[in-house]
Amino acid sequence: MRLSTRGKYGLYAMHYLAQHEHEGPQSLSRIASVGIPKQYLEQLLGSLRRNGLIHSVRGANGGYQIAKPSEEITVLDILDAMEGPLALSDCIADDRCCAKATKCRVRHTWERLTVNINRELASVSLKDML
Amino acid sequence: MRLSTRGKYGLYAMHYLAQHEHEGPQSLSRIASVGIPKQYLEQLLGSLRRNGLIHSVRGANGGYQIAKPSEEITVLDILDAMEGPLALSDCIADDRCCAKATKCRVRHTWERLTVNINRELASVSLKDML
DNA sequence: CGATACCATAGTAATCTGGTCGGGTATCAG
DNA sequence: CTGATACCCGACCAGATTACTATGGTATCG
Ligand code: SF4
Ligand code: SF4
Repeated sequence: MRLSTRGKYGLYAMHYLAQHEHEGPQSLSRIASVGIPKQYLEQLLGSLRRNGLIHSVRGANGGYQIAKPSEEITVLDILDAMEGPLALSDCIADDRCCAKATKCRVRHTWERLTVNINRELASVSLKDML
Repeated sequence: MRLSTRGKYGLYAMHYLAQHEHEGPQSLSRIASVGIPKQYLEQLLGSLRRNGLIHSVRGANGGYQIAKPSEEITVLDILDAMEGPLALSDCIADDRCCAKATKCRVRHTWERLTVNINRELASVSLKDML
């Protein structure tokens, strides 16, 4: 089970933005300098913005900054924004996907693991990483 | 972040085999009857066998059985066999993948999360699911 | 105005997923 | 011995996803 580059790049970018939290907007080019293809990163920053994790300033001297203080942004927030929520089985979100949903022991396992893994991811904030 | 059908089917199959632990070898067809395409499942059972989680009996009346008692097989074992080990970043397994590996804070985060998520997955055994 | 820098959509090559197909080989019942 | 059963194995394939690239916009500053 691997993490895609979206998740990794997303976290690297957020880490960079957290490091420069009080230095005004950081341009795409600056963020990309940690080793991410510029135009690809541009898409990813779009996802982060639409999920309310960063906000952007257009025009000359524009760029991106984190939308909340770094202690309020967790790895879970970032991964959910970049890769969609953790879904071990479809029946977690939607009861109707499987006939035996109510009495299924496997489902109970997926449910428990999903909750615990999410809690783990939410236990690390950007601030913790600095 | 989603789990592929390999992981899901693998766990369903192992769950079935654990339920019939002392009833002799269970044929592919029987296992597949929980709702998995037969020929696809055959591949998956091959992976499980090569990873030592099940063993097989050939010939008429043959089939598959779990290779260890159900309390010694965890969800982690199964998912690792089916999807490869959890790898949030390549630098966890291989120090040399990145120049700044030794002093990187992000890496420390991936490392901690990997350990904790694996522990979570290892905390549920097949027996727990019955 | 014009340079800077974000925004949005579309295209694309390579890889991965979720299978199917065909031809083996081992074992047992009769 | 022979045939039926049932695992073994590699190749193939369509469709989705990934990781980008390309192009043309739009907002803002000086
Ligand atoms: S079999 Fe169980 S875990 Fe799988 S989809 Fe149905 S309810 Fe969910
Ligand atoms: S930047 Fe850090 S986390 Fe990423 S590959 Fe390098 S050492 Fe690992």
